[in-house]
Amino acid sequence: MKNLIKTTKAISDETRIRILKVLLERECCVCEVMQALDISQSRASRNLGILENAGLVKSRRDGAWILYSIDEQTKNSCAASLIKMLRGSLIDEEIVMRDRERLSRATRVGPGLIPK
Amino acid sequence: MKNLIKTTKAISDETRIRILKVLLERECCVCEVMQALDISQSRASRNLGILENAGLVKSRRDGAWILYSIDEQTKNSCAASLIKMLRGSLIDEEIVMRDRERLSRATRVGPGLIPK
DNA sequence: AGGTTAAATGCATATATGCACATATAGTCA
DNA sequence: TGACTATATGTGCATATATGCATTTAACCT
Repeated sequence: MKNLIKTTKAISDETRIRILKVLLERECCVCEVMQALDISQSRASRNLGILENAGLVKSRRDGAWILYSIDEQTKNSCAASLIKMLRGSLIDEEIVMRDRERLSRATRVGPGLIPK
Repeated sequence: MKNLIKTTKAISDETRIRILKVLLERECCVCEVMQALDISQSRASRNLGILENAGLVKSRRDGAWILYSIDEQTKNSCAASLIKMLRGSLIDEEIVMRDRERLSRATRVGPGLIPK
């Protein structure tokens, strides 16, 4: 029960859905997520943490960066089901398209050095 | 997007999950739901409303009562998917079992006349 | 080892959510 | 039609959530 609540709660937020849609495109570091969604560093980090805690997302270190990605092998069956659902959804949603566009131009530099 | 958020938000609450599990047993009026979960009338009504608004549940009138049930034909594909997921879940969860037990003893009388 | 930097987190604030209590509504049935 | 009653809803309150700002943490890399 708790797990189900945690997972559905994690996904019932626009910022986090946008993050998931971005991660469905490709693995990202925090600073790429902030660029893609055009949000603050703490907001990106915190929401990634919530998604990870819910078993929707996993992370690994790569040099100076921590890369987040959809957890395809999650033990959380609810999470797996929701990810599957998200895969085909919101393709032509305005905001999601813009995020995808910005993601394509995002570079892997830290929060202090994001180019305009 | 809004729809997805509304639906997942609706399900990410213990009271509402318990209600859905009860409705998966059988169609119920509000007063049966309150008896099954042992909660107040306004709490039962409001949460049923949220579930209905999210497309997870539908209602019909039967005499003095309004009967709520799982909306099996919902247009909301997210809702359908979540219902399907719930069907096999939480079977042996303590609180869910107690709700089911109380449901079996619930009678269709109004809030003012619930027997002890 | 120490400076540098990506990511995490403490704190304060604004908003949203869930609930109980009381009351309103609306539909039934005599 | 009118009294009755099942359900819905307004209000207030306590708690939870999301965010920005500032700072801390932790790990890389020279």
